Amino acid sequence: MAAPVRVRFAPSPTGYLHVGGVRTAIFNWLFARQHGGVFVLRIDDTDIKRHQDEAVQVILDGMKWAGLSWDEGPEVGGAYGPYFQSQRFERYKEVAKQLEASGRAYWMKKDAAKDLPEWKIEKLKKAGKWDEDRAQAASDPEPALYFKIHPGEPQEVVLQDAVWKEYRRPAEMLDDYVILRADGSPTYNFATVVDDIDMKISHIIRGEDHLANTPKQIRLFEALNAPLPVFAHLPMIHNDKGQKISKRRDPVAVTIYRKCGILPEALVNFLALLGWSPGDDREVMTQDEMIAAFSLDRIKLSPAQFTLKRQADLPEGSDYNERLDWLHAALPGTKLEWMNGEYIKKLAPKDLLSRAEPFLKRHYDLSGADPVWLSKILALEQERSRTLYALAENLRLFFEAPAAYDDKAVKKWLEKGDGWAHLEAIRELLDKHTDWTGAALEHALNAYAEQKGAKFANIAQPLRVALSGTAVSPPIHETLVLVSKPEALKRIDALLARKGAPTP
RNA sequence: GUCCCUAUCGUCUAGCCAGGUCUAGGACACCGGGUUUUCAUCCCGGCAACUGGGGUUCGAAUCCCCAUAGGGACGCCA
Repeated sequence: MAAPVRVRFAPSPTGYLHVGGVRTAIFNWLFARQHGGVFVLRIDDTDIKRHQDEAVQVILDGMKWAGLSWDEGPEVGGAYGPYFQSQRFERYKEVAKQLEASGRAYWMKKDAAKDLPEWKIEKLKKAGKWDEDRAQAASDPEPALYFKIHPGEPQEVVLQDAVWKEYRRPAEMLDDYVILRADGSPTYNFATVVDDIDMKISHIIRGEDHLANTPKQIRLFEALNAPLPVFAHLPMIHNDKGQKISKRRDPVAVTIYRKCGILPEALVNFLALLGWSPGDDREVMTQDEMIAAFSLDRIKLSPAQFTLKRQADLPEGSDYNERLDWLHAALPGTKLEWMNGEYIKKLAPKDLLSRAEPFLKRHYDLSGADPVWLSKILALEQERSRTLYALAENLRLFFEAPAAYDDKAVKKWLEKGDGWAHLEAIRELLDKHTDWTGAALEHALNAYAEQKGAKFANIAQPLRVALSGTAVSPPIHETLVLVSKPEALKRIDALLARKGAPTP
């Protein structure tokens, strides 16, 4: 019988949750759920950061928001904790000692002659990573603990990756590497392996950027007499320029997508389809459908592009708000936005209200708002909005009188033809109208149009301009009802006051 | 520089492993049309790809080789 499925997602607390990381988490989560396995969340914080608690919280919040529940990890605990690497240092030292005792690890000072090659230094400098830390480390006189990668005759490592199939690494390319620094802190490659063994991880599903390190890690599994997990390396995610998405040049923090009004289930669905497909034509899928359809051997190897409609490059050193604006501009017309719209359309009324409320609050004063009225205006925009942000924005006319009028709309619907005359007549009609319901208003306006022999558009459009300032609004009767009679009359008067005024 | 990988519409992808059913399917985007009081929804239609070159084969998107292009890795980063 096969070992129980235990998978993990091990982000480091960098201050944000990366969308690429979320996709990795999704694949692990889907795999765990499909096999009735355990999904472990582990925090890779070997590098102690300043606001660590906050940074960890960002990750937990992001995971919860995305609906990726973990079975073991921070907040929930588990039998294989602690789940913070910073709390496992003693364990790493213990394992290091074992390796030392068995002759598989040795202390050595960095050999100046074995220092980094030219091309590497140049590359680091180019990437802006040739910082003082690095220079310091290179000249560190203290010895570090090295893992002896070849116990005997050097041999190549052959691994069977669930996605990549056979992956080989020749012996001469496997060099001894540092597992413990002079100060006793573990390196990533070491801590990860120790944890994966201790936590009985059965399948390691992670980004392709870890593939080349895998052979080195495998030697460590062997040296520790641990069973080898199944490896599965996922293709990278690229931006529209074919570059690996990165914090520097792309909006990668999930909070930005959340702030833009993307629904978590839409983001998860979209991300799941980057590098994986169910093999049929399904695209908008429920989580249960994805869990049922998921399979490691349907993951492809070539990088997937996370397409946004880039208007311009992100400004150098841009802050959160600039990134938010950038994303707002880059989202329309993308598949993510479309998919989000599909999810918005499916939302039950009360869910729509709870999801949209934070956005409405950010845009308007909701203190006196009637929840029934809110639900009604939301229903009007539900199929007209592809993000919650746009939804809130599209509802502006229900909260505020037009601050300005669209010139084109005024010219087309008021100044050409009988627009002004109709609007004046309708004002009187509405003023006398007492039954302020959609059906009654529809009846009255239709009767007016018929009597004047006018097309309904010539009646509705001037009204729209008065109510919203533009030629666009939800159906006019419902809009009138929900704007309220006194407010509607006020806005009509405001527009009528501009009759004859020169338009700029 | 060294090692490894990848390559289907603008994009996400199906098809490839087990060659014929592929005049290459779906979706987004875009364009056009219909429904509609505007917008949106909905419906219909269109545009659009096997990177190039060699093989193997009766037959290649599918297998092999080369070229080209892209990517990943090669740290006391994670």
